Amino acid sequence: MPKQVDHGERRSQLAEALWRIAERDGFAAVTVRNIAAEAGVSVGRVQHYFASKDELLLFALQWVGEEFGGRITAKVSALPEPRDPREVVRIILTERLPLQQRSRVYVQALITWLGRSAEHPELAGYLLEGTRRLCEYLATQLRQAQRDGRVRARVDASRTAEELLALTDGLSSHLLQNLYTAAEARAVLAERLDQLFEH
Amino acid sequence: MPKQVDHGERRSQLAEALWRIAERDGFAAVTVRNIAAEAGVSVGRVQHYFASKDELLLFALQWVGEEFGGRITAKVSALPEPRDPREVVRIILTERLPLQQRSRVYVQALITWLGRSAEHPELAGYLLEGTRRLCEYLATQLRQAQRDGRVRARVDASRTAEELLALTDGLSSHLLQNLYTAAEARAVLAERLDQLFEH
DNA sequence: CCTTCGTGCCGAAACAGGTCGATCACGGGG
DNA sequence: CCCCGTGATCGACCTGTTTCGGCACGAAGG
Repeated sequence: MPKQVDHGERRSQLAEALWRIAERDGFAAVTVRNIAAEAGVSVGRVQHYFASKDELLLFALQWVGEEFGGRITAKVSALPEPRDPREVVRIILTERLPLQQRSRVYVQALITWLGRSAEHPELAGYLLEGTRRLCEYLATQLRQAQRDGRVRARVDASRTAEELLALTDGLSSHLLQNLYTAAEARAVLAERLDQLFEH
Repeated sequence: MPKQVDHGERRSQLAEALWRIAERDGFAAVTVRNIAAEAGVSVGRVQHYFASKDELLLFALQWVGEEFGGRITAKVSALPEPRDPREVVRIILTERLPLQQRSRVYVQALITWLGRSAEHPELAGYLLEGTRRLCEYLATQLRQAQRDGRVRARVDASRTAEELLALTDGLSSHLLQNLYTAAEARAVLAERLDQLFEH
């Protein structure tokens, strides 16, 4: 057997380099050559592990996506039992907003990707999957709240879950545009949740 | 005086060519070369009228943006007096959704631009301006509805306007991802408006 | 008529980024 | 000792954008 290396490890190193560049120098500086330089390896090596730049981008996206996803589940798990559905929903939605530099860059990358994914629909599947799952989870939380009498029974939980998710995604893009501040975004979200959980 | 041509006309021709390509061949095919070929002119001519590709892109965006904006005001104006605020809001929000091929391409371009505009903040100003104005207009409609007793008085009109706008933008991005169909998007919006205008 | 000059326009070449192919190094089996 | 597959590198190539020098043309001025 010839020399073997940990492919996952190597790929992660490149993803890290990518995010360092994106955060420090902006997205325009994210080129294969720069990534290779930042990671201290040759361009050829990058291609050895990722057939194309898109593949690297997608991997990097999933890679930090898991980090952010993990943070959400951690915060939710940290809630005292029995968990307040409203608090669960609030945490999930708030955590998705780009309120710090790091998540700003991440969301910006997501949006850039989204712009391109319309043309390679097969590559967008990963995002779709995650959003759908989250949507269902939110819906179950809302139904729980309805059973508890915290949310009106005639509200359609599935539709409202979709609505809340769309709302946060819209808020995210508005935040990226600096249309308003983090505090205002939180306030908008709070206003909506107040109205939903008014009972 | 040497030969004079209508700059606006020439620029519009290039913008039209750009959208034809985007709609027919996808966004990846939108290159300066292709635009020049589609318009039947030389690459040099394109550069004569637009210093850079970004400038052309921004112009094309504003150009169709006005078209869409015009359609909205036309539809709103066509409403019988006195205009029902709920109907006004519904039209504005629905019209912003990418429900046909043409608006899909437009919204996709907007999103792509948004991804890049974070790095040239000065260029994003155009979008910002429009969103802010729309937001204020929605807020006045909501306040009108509140005076009419159609919307609860304790609802914060400004925040809700921001919320509705964010909601449609989120729905737009979800529609681009084919997360759900046009009918579902309409239903989500309807559900939200039902809740808002429940009185 | 002819010069002048500014506008509109062009094409070659420079430059940058992504991708491909040939190639080398190396280490474990036959 | 040779073979072969994996890891890795480099240079070339292609496509796309931008820069630059210059040409054409037509109106003003002599």
